Amino acid sequence: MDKMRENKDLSFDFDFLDNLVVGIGEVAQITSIPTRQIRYWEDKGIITSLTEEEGKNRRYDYKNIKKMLLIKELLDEGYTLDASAEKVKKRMEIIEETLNKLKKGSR
Amino acid sequence: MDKMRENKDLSFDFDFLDNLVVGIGEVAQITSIPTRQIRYWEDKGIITSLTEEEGKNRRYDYKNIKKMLLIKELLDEGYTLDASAEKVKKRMEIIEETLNKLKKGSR
DNA sequence: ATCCATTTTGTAAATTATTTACAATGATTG
DNA sequence: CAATCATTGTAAATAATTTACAAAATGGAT
Repeated sequence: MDKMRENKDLSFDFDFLDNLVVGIGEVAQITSIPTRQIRYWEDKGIITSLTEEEGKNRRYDYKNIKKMLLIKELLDEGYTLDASAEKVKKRMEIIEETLNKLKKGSR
Repeated sequence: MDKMRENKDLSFDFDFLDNLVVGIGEVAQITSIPTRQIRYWEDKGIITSLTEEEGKNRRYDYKNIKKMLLIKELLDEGYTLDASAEKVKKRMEIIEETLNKLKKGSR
């Protein structure tokens, strides 16, 4: 197995991140943000989940998990929730751009 | 926001993958492998989950999800389950090596 | 075809985890 | 202190998972 294969497998595993969905419990585990807080942020419209129907369990994609992590950082720095959310918007745009570039590059 | 930041954020988001844990339902959704089949593979010892205690829900890390995807490919190619598992071992070693390299590189 | 091991799939009962909604508790600022 | 913001608590209902036992497919060997 050579560098080419290794590269294909891992070097930015975009395909993987693109298909990723994670439940709220695991997001809490990953981010150390309590489920209760995640739901609150979602109620406020700061993040969005991929819930198929009312009552079904929430699913979060890479983008939103990333967003939570960034917001958490800013909160720790002392920003308010709204200010953090606003600040994160710009970085999210860049992240999305990058993801789209990689998406195109991978086919 | 510049290329440096973009790079830091995304270009192989190793930190993210390193902390990732996913429940069996979402793994099924991601990989298109039925939960029942995932449990069977685990019973056989082909994959492993990070279950804290008996009875608690299974959690899978990036490595094992990756493994399932590789095994699934080989099954589709006609290999038996055991043969697939054996064949995947080698590629998993490479993946782990790469992850370890990135781990060291990221600190 | 039959046997045999492998692999997948089904299901029920018990358990774990999540949802929703209502509310209470801190924290911060004017 | 009042008022808004942000977090946290909780109970009842629902969704999802676990475990264990079992039944089908599948495929190869004799």
